[in-house]
Amino acid sequence: MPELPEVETVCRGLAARLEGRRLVRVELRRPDLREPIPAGFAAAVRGRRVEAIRRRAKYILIHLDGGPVVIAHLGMSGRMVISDGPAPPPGRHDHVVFETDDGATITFNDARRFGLLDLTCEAALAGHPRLAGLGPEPLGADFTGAALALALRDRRTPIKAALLDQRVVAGLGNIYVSESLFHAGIDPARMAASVQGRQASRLVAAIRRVLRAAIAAGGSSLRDYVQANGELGYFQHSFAVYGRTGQPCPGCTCDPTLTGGIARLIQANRSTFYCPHRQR
DNA sequence: CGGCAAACCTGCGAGC
DNA sequence: TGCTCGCAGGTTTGCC
Repeated sequence: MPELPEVETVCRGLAARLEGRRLVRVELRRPDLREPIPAGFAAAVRGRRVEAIRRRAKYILIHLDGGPVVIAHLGMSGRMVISDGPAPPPGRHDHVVFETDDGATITFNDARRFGLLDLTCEAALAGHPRLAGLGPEPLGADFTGAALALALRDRRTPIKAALLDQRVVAGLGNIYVSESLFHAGIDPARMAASVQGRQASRLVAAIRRVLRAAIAAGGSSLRDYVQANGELGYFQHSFAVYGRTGQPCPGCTCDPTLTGGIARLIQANRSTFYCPHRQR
């Protein structure tokens, strides 16, 4: 799925086109996503003006005038795509279609249906069960080395798994965890609690650097992800380790045919990519 | 309580 | 060509 940089890119694209516009039509074509779209969703949204579109972790928050807030999650394969001009004929896996007062069509498409659309209101947003337990935003001021070290201190799980836990830090996924650990020089199998002090600070710096670069590139397009304008991201060309099993490590000068290059291991049922030589 | 595997659902590429 | 298998960016559940 879209991880933080992809969701951020989608949010920016949606905000640029939709803020200030009114949603004049909402069509639920297939409401049984990961969770059923709540009853009354369309009625609550229809006719409202979009005041702001923000991101929290991997959630897209669409603030509407008068208080309703749409919470959208793209799961593994979700897209939110804008098209201008005449509404395109609905395609396979187009589950929800919005239309604005100035003729934009916004389509929520999700082949695997791991995504979700939920509805809350301004007053209940912070306490919403999907958002309440989330850790700090990795690009926020409160995500410091000291804060991460504290969050990891009691974790007896590999650092890879800890960083995927949205309560520790919100918005990382499988790609950017591998990339960040590489740039920080930390072995993904290391016990989370052992990442302290200077290493926690290095890890924070690496996470922020990787995420910023990925956002600047419009995210990573592997299979399903596209920006709100339909364009692809291109950060996948900058991966140091993700999906690069056997290829040379960008930081090592030794011959990959001798060292084996980038290695892959399975942790908590998910692939991790790393350089056994540089990550300790 | 904590950690891990499996489940949710569909598509795609590789290999036979 | 066509089948089966393994794999995929996330999150939640349930079991040990």
